[in-house]
Amino acid sequence: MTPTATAGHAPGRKRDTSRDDALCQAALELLAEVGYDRLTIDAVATRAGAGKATCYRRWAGKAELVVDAVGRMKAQPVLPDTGSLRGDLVELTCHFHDQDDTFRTEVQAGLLSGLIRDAKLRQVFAEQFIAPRKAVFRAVFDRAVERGEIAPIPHFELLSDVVPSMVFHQMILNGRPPDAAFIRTVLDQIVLPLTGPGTPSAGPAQNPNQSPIQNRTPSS
Amino acid sequence: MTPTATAGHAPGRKRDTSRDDALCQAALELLAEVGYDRLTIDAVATRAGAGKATCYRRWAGKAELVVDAVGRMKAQPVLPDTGSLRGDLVELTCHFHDQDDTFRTEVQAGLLSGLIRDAKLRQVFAEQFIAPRKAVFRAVFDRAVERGEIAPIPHFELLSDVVPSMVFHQMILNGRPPDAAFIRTVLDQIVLPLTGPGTPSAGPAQNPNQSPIQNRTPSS
Amino acid sequence: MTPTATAGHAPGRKRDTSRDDALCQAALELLAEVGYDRLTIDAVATRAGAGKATCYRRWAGKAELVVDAVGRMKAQPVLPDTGSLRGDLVELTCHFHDQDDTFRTEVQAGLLSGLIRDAKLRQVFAEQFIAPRKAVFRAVFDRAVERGEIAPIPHFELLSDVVPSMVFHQMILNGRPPDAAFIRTVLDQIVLPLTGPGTPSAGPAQNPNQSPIQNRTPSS
Amino acid sequence: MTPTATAGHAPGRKRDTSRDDALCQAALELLAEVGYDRLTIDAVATRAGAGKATCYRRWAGKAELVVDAVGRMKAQPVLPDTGSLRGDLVELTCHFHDQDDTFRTEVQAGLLSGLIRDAKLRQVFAEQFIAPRKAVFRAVFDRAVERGEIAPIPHFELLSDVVPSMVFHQMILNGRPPDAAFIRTVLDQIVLPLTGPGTPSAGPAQNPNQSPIQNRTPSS
DNA sequence: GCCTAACCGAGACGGTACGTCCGGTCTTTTT
DNA sequence: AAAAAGACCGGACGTACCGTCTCGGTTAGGC
Repeated sequence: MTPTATAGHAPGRKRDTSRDDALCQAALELLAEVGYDRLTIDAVATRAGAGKATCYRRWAGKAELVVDAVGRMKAQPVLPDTGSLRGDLVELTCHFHDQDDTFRTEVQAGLLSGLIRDAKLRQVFAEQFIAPRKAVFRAVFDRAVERGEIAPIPHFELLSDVVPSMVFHQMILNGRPPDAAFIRTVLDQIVLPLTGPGTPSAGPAQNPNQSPIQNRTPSS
Repeated sequence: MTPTATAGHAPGRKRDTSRDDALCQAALELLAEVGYDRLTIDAVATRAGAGKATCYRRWAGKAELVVDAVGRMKAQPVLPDTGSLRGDLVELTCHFHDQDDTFRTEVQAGLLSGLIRDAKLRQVFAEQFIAPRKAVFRAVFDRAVERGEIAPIPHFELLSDVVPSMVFHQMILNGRPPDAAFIRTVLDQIVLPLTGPGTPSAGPAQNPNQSPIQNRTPSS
Repeated sequence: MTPTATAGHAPGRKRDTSRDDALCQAALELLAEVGYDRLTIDAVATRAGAGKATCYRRWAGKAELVVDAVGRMKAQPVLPDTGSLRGDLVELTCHFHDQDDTFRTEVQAGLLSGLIRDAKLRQVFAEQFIAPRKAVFRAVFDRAVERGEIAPIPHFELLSDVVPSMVFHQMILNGRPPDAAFIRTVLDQIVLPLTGPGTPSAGPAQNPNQSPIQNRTPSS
Repeated sequence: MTPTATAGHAPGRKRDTSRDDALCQAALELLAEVGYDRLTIDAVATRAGAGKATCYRRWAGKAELVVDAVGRMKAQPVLPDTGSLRGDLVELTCHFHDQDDTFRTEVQAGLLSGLIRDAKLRQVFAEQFIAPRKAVFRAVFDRAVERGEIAPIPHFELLSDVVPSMVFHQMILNGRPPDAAFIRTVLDQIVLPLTGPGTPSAGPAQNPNQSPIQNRTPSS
């Protein structure tokens, strides 16, 4: 989804890569301001101080532009290492979602409305956003298994979708992403209980003799 | 999202409610035929044998019209009674979501994109769609508790959101609702395990005595 | 062009003639304010505090309404009697046209734009406006002939159109009717010279014993 | 009323002047076919194979478009040279107005209605239509003076307005321009008599010893 | 003193045209 | 050859009027 590579030896003027950045930046801003539907190529080009043709030379249309722009925003997740599964998960998921970052929130809301209707947008979003986060998620679990903290999860695919699913659901129903407290509750009430009983030999952070459910007070 | 109610006794000609129906029906048909993006107000009005103004008198735009049209499609959920919690849940959730039905799919996809941006739409959607289904969901669980099949669920609110969340997530990532198999898997791997220990009637893939959860002491 | 007479014995409620007047008055005001094209039946009815149906019950459309409204404004011209042809003409024409009457001016301008395109409007305008004025015009000339002031005019029809023609022309080119000075010049330089040789009672600027035009020193 | 001139050297694509022509041609055709009222911008653009925006980029609305279209139809007047004043005038005025030409009629009628309300239209019309014709008119008279056929006309401005005034008047009252016979009558009964008595030394075409008015038989 | 038909204000109805905006392409000039 | 600028075609948008129709309510005769 990167701008079309100019093949091999190029006669004539080189692409000005600064235009890519300027256009993506403008696209993100507008995505946050007006949402995907009301974002227009004209507006993106104008805000970037570029011509429309410069846009269409790089991307096939609005979806591709937005996809690429969001893809550049990715801020790849970092594998946390707190020593416990729960600590890692909190670190990981709250780091993604609980930011008082209006910009990112707006971008996501704007993007979401486009995701539903645009297959290309969906695909790239899955590749660029979901996949990396899922990989880190899996790494966290694998490490917990290695530590003997939990047993291997038979339906990991399903389990790894629970948090993003609940987050999206909240976004759809509330218009904005949920806060960290909500995510922690999901972890404690849904995800962690499904990882199996606290394996007594391992979990230093878990209080093994208390039910994971009712002993936790939601952090709010 | 119902057409603006004329307060008290209004002078002048009454709204012809048959136009509401005709327009919504036309909108739903076109939504299924050409999708949300290619649906135009003109086409809806023409197919309904109505004028565009009659449309705009009722709804502010395409999104509102479609949302309302979908809202009328509701087909209120019926409380199932299969004798077991799992049977009821399968009956309930698959009845809602497992239809190889382009019509309903398009309609929902069209709806979803409007939900994110419009608070009012969200509210009405929550009231008209989510609330009734949640009520039935709760009734199914309550009955299971009465039967002694499960213990009361402490975080029922969270648990009752799992299925719709996963469904929405699939819709967003795939552009269409998931099939019944997916939903059954969610029930068997996520929801039912969280309802407490040894549900003897549990799903086919479950090893009953190694369920990740059933070793937990009931919360009360 | 009067509202359709209800035939013979009418059962049911009588037409409220006050509505005719209110509607016509509103029509004239709007004609003056926005012109014929931008005048809408809705606006007329609203300003008159009437319903649109009350309008269409009386007139077939905008043209008929305006025609009737203007027809009621007629203010029939009065036959002047100053003793001389020129005095009568000045009295007559300036009385018609040189009024600091913004309303009448605007009405005429608004009307004019409709006249060109609407045959019915033209016909009624000719009958209600032009004809009476032409009759008075003719009477003035006839009396001058009787007095022996001038000889009978062979192409009176043509001559009687000169003043209104020039007035309309000025309206079209300037957007408003000319002032009295212009009309007096038309009378003195065009109309009166054509009434025959040496009109002894001619205007103040005229050299009585010479042909009206060629005696003038060239303006260069 | 020509399309807005792009000042100096403008960046970006040039206006395609062929679109101006195509649009004006389409406008004239439709004007003749369906009249001003039923002419729509959509139809004009479609017939010209253009987009509506291309229309609105050039003209503010229907009136402006039509005025400009008519302006291009101008067929600049040619200075006639028949040897006599009357011959020249007949040649000149009848050449303009005496066409049994629905096309031109509709066009003029459409134009006229716009003239009254729009000061800019008036100005352009005066410059593009009236001025050139007036110039030729003056040239014809000047030559007659040089020939000694007539004396200089002191109120030439007024006299030169007589013919167009009478023509407009007829258009307003009849909805279409008068025929050549009418114009010849105006020339013979109004304009020529006011040029003064046939100066005996020169005029070969004028009968000097008869009153200018009643000796002429209307040419019809 | 009702009955009934036509009236009234208000405003919804099916249409039609409007003028604006945007998507995606093409053209001109400059770099 | 790529850039900025912007004109081009096509088409949907939401608004405004048209002339008709439908409300609930008001006047009048005719019985």
